[in-house]
Amino acid sequence: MATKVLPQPEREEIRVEAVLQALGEPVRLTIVRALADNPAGVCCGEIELPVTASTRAHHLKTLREAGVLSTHTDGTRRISILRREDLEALYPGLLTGILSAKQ
Amino acid sequence: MATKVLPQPEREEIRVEAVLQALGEPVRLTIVRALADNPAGVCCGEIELPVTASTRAHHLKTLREAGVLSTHTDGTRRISILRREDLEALYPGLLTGILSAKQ
DNA sequence: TCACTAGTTCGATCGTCATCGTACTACGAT
DNA sequence: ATCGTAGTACGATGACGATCGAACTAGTGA
Repeated sequence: MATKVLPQPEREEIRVEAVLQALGEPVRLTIVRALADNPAGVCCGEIELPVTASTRAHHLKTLREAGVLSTHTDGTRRISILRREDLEALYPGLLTGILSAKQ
Repeated sequence: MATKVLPQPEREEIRVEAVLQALGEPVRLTIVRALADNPAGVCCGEIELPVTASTRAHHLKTLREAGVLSTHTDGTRRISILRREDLEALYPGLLTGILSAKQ
C-alpha cells in the first residue's frame, strides 16, 4: 500500500508568519480544530466545510506548506495530522491557546 | 492633559480569527514584538517600520480593533500597549508561543 | 495667533488570495 | 479494461487588504 508523505517544511523551516497567516482564515481554523479533535488523523473529505473540494484542497495545501499539518496517502485517501509536536517545540503554548478559544 | 482611550473591543468581544489574522502580517508582528519589549507602552512613531505613517496608522488600527493592543492619547502622541492580560486570559500561551519564535 | 509636530482619514491603486468549475491523476473494485 | 471515488492542478474571477499621497485634526510651543 506504500503510503507516502506529501512535501512539507522541516521543523526548522517553519516560519511563524506563515503559521499565523494560515491560522487566520476561518475555514482553515475549522480544519485545525477538527484535526486537534482527532489525533490519529482525519481524511480531508470528512471535515464538514462550506466550500467546494477544490477550495478545501487549496486550504489543506496552505496549511501543509505552512507546517501546520502533515498529510500522507492511504490508498485514494489522504490523511492529515496536526503537527502538534513541531508546533509545540517552536511556539510552546500557541496551539493550546488557540484551541482554548470559546470560538 | 485628559488622556483618552481609543475605541477597542471588550475582552469578551475579541475573536480568535481576528487576532490571528492581525498577527499574521509581518509589519504588525513587528509592532507586537516591539510592544512586548516595552510593557509600559510605546509611541507608534518610535517603532522602526518600512512603511509610511499612514500605513502604520492602518496597522495599528487593525491591531486595536482585533483586541491585540490598546491605545491612549498623551498630548499629540498616542501610546500603544499590548493587551497581554486579556489575550492571556482568552488564549493562554498564545502570545508567549508567538514571541518565543526565533523569528 | 501662528506655525509645527504627531497622527488619522480618505480615495486610489495594486497585489494577493479565497473561491469556483473543469480537467486531470491515482487508486480500488467490478 | 472500465468505472467510480478521492483528491489535485489549473485558470479565471472577485473581494479584500496593504500601500501610498494628500488633506485633515488636534495638541504644543513660540
